[in-house]
Amino acid sequence: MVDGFELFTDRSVVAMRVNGELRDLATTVTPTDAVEAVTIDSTDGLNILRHSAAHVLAQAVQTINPEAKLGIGPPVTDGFYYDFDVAEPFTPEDVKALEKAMDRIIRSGQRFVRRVVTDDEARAELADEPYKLELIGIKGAAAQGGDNESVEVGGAELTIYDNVDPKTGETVWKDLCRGPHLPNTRMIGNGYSLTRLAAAYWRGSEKNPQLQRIYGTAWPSKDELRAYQARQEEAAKRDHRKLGAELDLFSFPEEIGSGLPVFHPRGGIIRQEMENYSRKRHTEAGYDFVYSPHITKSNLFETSGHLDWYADGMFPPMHLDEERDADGHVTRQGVDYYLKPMNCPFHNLIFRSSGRSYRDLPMRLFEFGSVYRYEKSGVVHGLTRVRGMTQDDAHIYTTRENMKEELTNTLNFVLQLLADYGLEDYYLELSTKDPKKFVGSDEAWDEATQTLAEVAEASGLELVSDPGGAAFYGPKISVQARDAIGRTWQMSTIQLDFNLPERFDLEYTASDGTRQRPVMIHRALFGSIERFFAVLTEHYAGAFPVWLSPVQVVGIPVAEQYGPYLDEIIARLKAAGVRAEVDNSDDRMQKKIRTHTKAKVPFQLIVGEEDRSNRSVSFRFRDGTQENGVPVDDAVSRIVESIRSRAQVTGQGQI
RNA sequence: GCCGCCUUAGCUCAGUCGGUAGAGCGAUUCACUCGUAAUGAAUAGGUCAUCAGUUCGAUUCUGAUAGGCGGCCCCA
Repeated sequence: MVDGFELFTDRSVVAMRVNGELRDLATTVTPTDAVEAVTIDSTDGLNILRHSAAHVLAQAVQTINPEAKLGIGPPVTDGFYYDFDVAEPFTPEDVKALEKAMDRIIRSGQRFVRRVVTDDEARAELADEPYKLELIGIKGAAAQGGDNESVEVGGAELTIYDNVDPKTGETVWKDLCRGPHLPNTRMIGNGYSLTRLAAAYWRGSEKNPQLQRIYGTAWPSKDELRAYQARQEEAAKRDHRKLGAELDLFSFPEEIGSGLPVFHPRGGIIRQEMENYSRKRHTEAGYDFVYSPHITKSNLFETSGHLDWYADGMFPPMHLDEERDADGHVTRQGVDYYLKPMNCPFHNLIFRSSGRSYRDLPMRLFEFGSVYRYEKSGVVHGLTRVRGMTQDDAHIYTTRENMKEELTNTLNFVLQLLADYGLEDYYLELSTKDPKKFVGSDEAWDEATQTLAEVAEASGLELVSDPGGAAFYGPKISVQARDAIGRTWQMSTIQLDFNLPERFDLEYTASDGTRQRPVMIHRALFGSIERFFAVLTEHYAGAFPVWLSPVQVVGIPVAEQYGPYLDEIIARLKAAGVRAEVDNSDDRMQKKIRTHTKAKVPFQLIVGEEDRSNRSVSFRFRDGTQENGVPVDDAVSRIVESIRSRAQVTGQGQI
């Protein structure tokens, strides 16, 4: 019988896996157990470090405010949090005091000591911790799920971790916890930092009380903490909201309203290029283009069911055409008009506008449809969460027999197009049936889900399952992209729908003359153009591929006298459809280079006496590299080709 | 919607312990014409987010509203 301290003398080992289960190093093992070291820099090790840091934070909070009640405190990506019920929310000053208190705890080298307790013992010890008592009550359920509560009570047995002062042997603090933990607090060292304050609903429901959450980050060393902080700063620089202002792409005038963007000329070019390419590809893929109005009478959304399920997400109605007499009695019934939150009901009416035959199917109706959603004020966020947006929305009506083929083609089409826009950092999510909330037959669901899964797997992309996450009318595949600071946003979706065709009584005549119900596929590729724009901006950090760049070429004369020669070259580029201009301002050449480098223009063409006399130009690229003395014809054709091929060009040698 | 924080020139930010404000960048004008990331000078530009309250006096203190930021809930 030995314990982990004897097995692993390397100080980077913070825990171990015994027969696959994570354990404290203090656990004793037998020779027949399979034991592996868990080092502090592994995924498990970092989680343990961060979880232990969360405990130290909680101890610090209760040291300063013994009245604070504990919520939960799990590790999360890059850090941890702990929730507290306190009378007054924490302030930034509190955070400083807490970090000091944490430093003291860390330096004192308290040991984390695991102790198994019965439910009754735990209840007695934690009588003053109402939230912990609640967790004890649900531990069976929590053990099943992978949610954050399982960090506290997820194990087979209930355990309390005592924080023991190494000098006195006294237990100075304790918390209900599954563990494992670091051997002692000293290992947290100085690689941690408290990062932000927030409120969070207890157990994630807005029906529950709101607790105060403190977020922190923790790393094995100060250097790694600094590296993390530097990464965060770098990420903040590519935030689309910042770049949108710096590059003059879009803004959110307060006069218009929250979540309602305007695109400026430069942003307009990017958007127009995105849309134009999308149109071209959709035309090639057999889509028909349709248009529908932004408002409609309420009965359309009664038919679709939106007013039953989605009224909260819609702007309130405009009540029109009501007339009253002098006494205030209604003499003419009014009508409610709504801004549309979705395009599908309109497309259904287009489908239904004439009798359809199986020969018409699949019918693919596409629209850049602007929709308006009354998003809660706290969730509006740059271009990624807005109240007015344009979807690249299409609805495909097809037969049950062709459903599989159509889904396959659609997903491949979506993935191909994402690649054309240069997007790589995303994963797929497959949302499957919620057994308590669905319509349609099990076979149809199974078939659709199976098809989506097969196509998704064939793509070779990371596939995350989202059990029970489907809409009630059908399973969904979505593309989740990450933004600059690691948040994920849903973009493309492909959704199967057996419900709306029913509600709208959509039919087609089959080859045998019977009337059949079509299947409907909802799909969007950008999701919303605004969100996709944001993700692209962050993906490229504002340095867009040439075809999307608002200004593709700027000519910079070394001195005024070379302006006319450059004007000539730029005129040729413009004639070839290139967005090019000459900087004939009074600035010095170096200043011009700086200006256009900051604007992230892909090609600067610099010309002085040498180039003029040789009929050449000199390229300067965004990364500062250069290629001098390029013959003009060559330069023009290379620039045109980089646009045609949708190339990303940041440095020399890429065109 | 909830919790906390924030809002000063086009942008980034100083500042006023209550007596109506400054810088850099940007813009405009003038001079300079220079081979790979900032030439110099001058000028213009602000109801200190909005509306109330307290006060002799509010950009500053209080409250409400709007907008923003970070989370939570939500994202059909």
